Amino acid sequence: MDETRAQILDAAEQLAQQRGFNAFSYRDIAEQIGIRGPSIHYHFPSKDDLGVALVERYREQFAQACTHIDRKARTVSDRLRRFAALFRATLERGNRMCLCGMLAAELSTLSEPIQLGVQGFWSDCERWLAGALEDGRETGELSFRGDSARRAAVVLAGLEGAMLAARVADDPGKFERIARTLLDELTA
Amino acid sequence: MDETRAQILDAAEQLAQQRGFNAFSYRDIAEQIGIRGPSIHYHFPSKDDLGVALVERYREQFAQACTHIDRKARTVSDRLRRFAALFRATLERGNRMCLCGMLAAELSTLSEPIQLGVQGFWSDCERWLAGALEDGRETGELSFRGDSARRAAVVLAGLEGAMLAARVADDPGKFERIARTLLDELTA
DNA sequence: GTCTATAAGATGATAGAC
DNA sequence: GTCTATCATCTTATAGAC
Repeated sequence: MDETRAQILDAAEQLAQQRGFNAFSYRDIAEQIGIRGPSIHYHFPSKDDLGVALVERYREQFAQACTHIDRKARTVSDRLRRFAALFRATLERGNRMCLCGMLAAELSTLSEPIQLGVQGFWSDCERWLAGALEDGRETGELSFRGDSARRAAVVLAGLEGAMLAARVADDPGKFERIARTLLDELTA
Repeated sequence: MDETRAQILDAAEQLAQQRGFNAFSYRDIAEQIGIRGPSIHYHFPSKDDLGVALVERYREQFAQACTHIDRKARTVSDRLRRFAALFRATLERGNRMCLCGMLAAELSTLSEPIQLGVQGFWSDCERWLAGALEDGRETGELSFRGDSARRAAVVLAGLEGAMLAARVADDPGKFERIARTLLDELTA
């Protein structure tokens, strides 16, 4: 539909993931896509509107990616590896943080609608992970202590933390090593 | 010695942990301690100077806390639990994020001296954790796969990610459950 | 839809009085 | 050491021309 709108969201997403939502301006977005700052207000009246749309789209795209994994992956281990690969791909595309990991850090400075979206993303991920873990345990492919919801929270926190760690170390391989260790733990 | 300087650092630390380094101003600090904004420039000429001092002090205090743990804790499990408790205490003091976890998210917007300090904090923590894990494996108290440095990175990423998760869920208990699960894994 | 012009406020920072 | 006054700049946002 609206090409400019998509360009704005793409640029804003990149900036938010690399710098944080509080560390970029309408002007930064405008310069990236070759228009003038105030033109963006036509598409997103306030920065808050932009933030809400950003999180909404990110959540939808991530949910689609998870659905795609469910269709394609043959084993539970494969599902989990592909899930981790989504985060790794984000990291390798310009050293970006997970958008909702970044916004989690900035949470207290964000409007309530944005906060709710961020919470939604985290619970979406935990629900999907818990489902995969539950499946794996039922088929005997996975083995872990505690309930799957609790373990899902551990895996997600580990992946988000691993993205921070990889950025600090300036080493994408660090993410991979942490993610791999986290997942290997489940096939003991 | 300099009481005002310490007050400034205390206020700045709180603000940086709650909102992020890019989301507070000299004025915010000044209002908290009852002086005027520009007065802060006498103690910290630039915000960058403040950031460097902030990370430096945080690193030192954390290192001291780790040394204290080494003196007091009787078992390796106890050492690890107390280490995790440092993060939990931060979280429970006004829902603060680990300063260097927050700065890890904002990393690309920070000056090189600050970035180096953040990297230093993460490697300090990993080194301390790796030492504890190595000790635990030698005495047979712990059991885990892979080398201790790699496992230390997993634990630290898990704890930092757990802080983000707990803030998003608005539930400090979430940090505790994730941390506990991470550490229980080591005593299989 | 995008532009220019502009407002209103915040920000990091400096100068100079006390 | 802290103050007031002030600066240049940036930021979100609006109004109105094209």
